[in-house]
Amino acid sequence: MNIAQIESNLQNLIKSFSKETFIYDLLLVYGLPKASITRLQKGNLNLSKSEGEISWKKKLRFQEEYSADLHLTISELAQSIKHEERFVIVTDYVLFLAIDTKTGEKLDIEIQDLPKHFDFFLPWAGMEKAQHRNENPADVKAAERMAKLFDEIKKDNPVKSEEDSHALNVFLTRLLFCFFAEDTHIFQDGQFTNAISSHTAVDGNDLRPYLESLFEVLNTASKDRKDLPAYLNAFPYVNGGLFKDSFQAPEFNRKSRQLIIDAGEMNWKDINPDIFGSMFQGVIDPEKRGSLGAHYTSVPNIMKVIEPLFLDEFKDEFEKAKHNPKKLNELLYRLSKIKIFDPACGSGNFLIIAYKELRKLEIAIIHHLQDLQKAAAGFNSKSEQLSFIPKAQLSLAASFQVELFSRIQLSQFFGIEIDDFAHEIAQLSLWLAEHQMNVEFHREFGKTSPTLPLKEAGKIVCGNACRLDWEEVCPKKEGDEIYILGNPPYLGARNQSLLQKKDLEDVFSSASGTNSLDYISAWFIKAAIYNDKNNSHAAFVSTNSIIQGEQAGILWPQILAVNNQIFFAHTSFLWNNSAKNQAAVYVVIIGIGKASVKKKKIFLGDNVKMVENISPYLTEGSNTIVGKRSKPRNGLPSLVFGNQGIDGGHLILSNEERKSLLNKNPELEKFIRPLFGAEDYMKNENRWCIWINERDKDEALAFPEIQKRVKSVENYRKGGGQVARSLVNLSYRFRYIHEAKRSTLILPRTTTERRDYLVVGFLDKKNIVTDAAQVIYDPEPFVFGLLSSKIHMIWVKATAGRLKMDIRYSNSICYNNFPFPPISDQRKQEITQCVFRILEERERHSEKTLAQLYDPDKMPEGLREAHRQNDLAIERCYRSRPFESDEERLEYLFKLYEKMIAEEKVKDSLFEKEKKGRKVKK
DNA sequence: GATCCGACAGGCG
DNA sequence: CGCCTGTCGGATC
Repeated sequence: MNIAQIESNLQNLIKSFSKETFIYDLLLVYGLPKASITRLQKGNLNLSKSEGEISWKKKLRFQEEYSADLHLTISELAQSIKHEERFVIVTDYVLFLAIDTKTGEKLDIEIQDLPKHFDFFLPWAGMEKAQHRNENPADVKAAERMAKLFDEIKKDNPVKSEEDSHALNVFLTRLLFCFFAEDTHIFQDGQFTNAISSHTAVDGNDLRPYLESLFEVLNTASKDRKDLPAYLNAFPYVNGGLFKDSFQAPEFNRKSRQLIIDAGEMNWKDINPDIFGSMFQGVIDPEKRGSLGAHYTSVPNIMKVIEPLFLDEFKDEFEKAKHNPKKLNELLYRLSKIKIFDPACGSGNFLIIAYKELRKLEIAIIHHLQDLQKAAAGFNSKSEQLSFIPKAQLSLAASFQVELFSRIQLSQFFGIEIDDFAHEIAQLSLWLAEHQMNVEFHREFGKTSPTLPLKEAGKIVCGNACRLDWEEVCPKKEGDEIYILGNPPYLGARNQSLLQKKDLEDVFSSASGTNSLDYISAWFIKAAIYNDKNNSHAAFVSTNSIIQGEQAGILWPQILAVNNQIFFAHTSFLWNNSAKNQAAVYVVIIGIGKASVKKKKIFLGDNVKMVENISPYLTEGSNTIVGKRSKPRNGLPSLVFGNQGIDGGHLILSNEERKSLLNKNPELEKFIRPLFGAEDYMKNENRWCIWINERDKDEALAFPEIQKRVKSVENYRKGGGQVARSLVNLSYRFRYIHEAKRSTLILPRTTTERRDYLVVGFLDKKNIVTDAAQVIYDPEPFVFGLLSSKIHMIWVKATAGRLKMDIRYSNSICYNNFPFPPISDQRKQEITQCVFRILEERERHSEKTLAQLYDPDKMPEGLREAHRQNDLAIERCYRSRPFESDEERLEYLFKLYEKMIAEEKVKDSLFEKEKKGRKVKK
């Protein structure tokens, strides 16, 4: 059910309704389940006992009212809500009153006007109002209308080549412009749609040539027009390149012609150029249609980029210059020298918002200058407010002539976009935004530059941002102030296409490790290099993967190496826009620019922290990054990966499966082992796996049950990726087959960061651990104490990669790099005692799962105390004076880490020298 | 809808 | 051969 459908269904309902079924039909319009509505109608679901009243839990409270005042009735009903009814409705089928109990909004209309207010009840259809406040229903409706039109046009005009597709994109863009123009006084009201409906045949046959000649007219200055019929000549000259090249318009039929007229009759004035482009983009690309606009950036998020990048600074300057007309004029000049560049501009949201914000600021400045002048002339009513300004400045103000035009040109806006249609739309949206701002300027000052003919456009290039030379797209000229921004595509290393891999290779000139980077890294590097050359600044929205785990260590040294610093950052927050299937991803916003001594800003939710330096982990502190390391330090035992199955689940048994297998063949006991992933361990769940050693292979395969399962694994692997296929002949076993000799230490790999401690434990040697956990085989007990210490958790939280926001424990980053000094046997003994105590405390609550025991809100005091003792023992290994805070612990760890790295470097270079020396002697 | 953990692919070291 | 990550995926309160 989409919005356009709801609206038209509602129109149908209102055209002819019966009082008996009206309310049920209304619910149906919003797509509520038919079965439930039938039950409601029969009375089964109706919670109300009173006659004529309906109450449906969480949905609706309804009453017909013919005698009393409807307003009185509805406010009584709304005040006595019992079943969380979302909407209260009272009607006499002439008047129609409704209250949204969640938002408090009210509707007070005549019932036939209901279709105009269809959006009031959208929460029934799962669309909250807060959502479509960002996402204007008019945009959604327009997008859905255009989708219909597009589908219909494509039926008659198959797209065979890129040229075809481009021509169609251009055509749609022009169409959009005309719709918009006729509703916003660029054309006469309804001029475009009326012309089509009165001058073309109903069957759509002559619409193509008609539109072609119309577009030509729009591209012809009036002096060059000859012998045109009046209705064509009435169209103004548009120019600006929008109608410049002639492309063939598509063919139409009766239906598609009608769809154009329908779309034209919508009110396009309410369309939001900020985001409607993203919606159309989704419409045009059928693959994206399911997730309409899922990846577009919401306006609040765009502001999070724009404000710290440049807008806040400009606003500050304005504030500071308020008494100084000379400085204000300089600021206006500065606005004319600013360049905004979005190297992944999509349909242009960032550019448009930036453009509008700058225009708004300019209006405010001009306004203020005017006020100053009026005050100087002594006839301004606001002069009292301006009385603090020295006379000399006022008379200076009087001497400046504030010219009433905008200094900000679309040609200051640059973009790169790989998608042809999006790039056309970006171009168009900028014009529309310009027109909107011109209207606003006119409202403020009674004067503005005319929108038509369109002047220079934004410089939007269609191409691959990784391959293009950014300095060619957005060249820096003397005095330019350049800001790069945007929300480039994120794509994990495993999901990139070959071409995208090549893009990264090209950008990083095959520096090591770049194959593990997210696609967005290319934008960061290119921006950093551009910044270094042009003294510009850049800020992007990005997946948080690039500031965590291994990627942090690969990417950031290269950015720092070209003299860039992070000058502001928003730490991870959940990606949020109102699209239906929005991406579940945590994002950060990072601003980089040439190194400076200015204070940097870290935004944590609504709080801002001013700091000296922002680390690549987006924390306050030095730029030290913990890279990967293949061996643990200081003689700690190796921590390894658990056993990956790649078995499609066929080697894994539930309790029941195991039982039934053993009932048939008790001999199979020897091939069945308990299996632990993180969840099994944390939540005390039992799973089992079929575990066959190579030497027992034939014996095991003699059992048909086993054979069947192995066959299933084989089939599964045949259909899998490279690794899976390489294991087809080993289908009786897991990818890895590690076992302990005596005991296993298990450490869940993916785990919530809410807990104060990592939960580790010992397992008997017969147990098998999956790759959902990490393992140390046959460890000394003190390692348990180390891993489950608070200080280790602090280190892990700082350095680990993440799954969304949850910790992803890694051995090469978290474990092998953990700074822990060599310790004496006596210390080991102490720690071991603490470990036993922790285990005892767990044992006391054996009825509870570990997940329950380690819930930070419910952790039993005994267990907590045991951990506290363990923490003390561990921390004594570092120094005798106790740590005072977690910040101190982390700082200490990083210092120690830096020291260790430095020492290793010295050792390495000595080793190298020695090697060389020996060679020379030879 | 918040919370928390799973499994596989695959390139790199 | 081991390992890290995912504009991830999904189950469960």
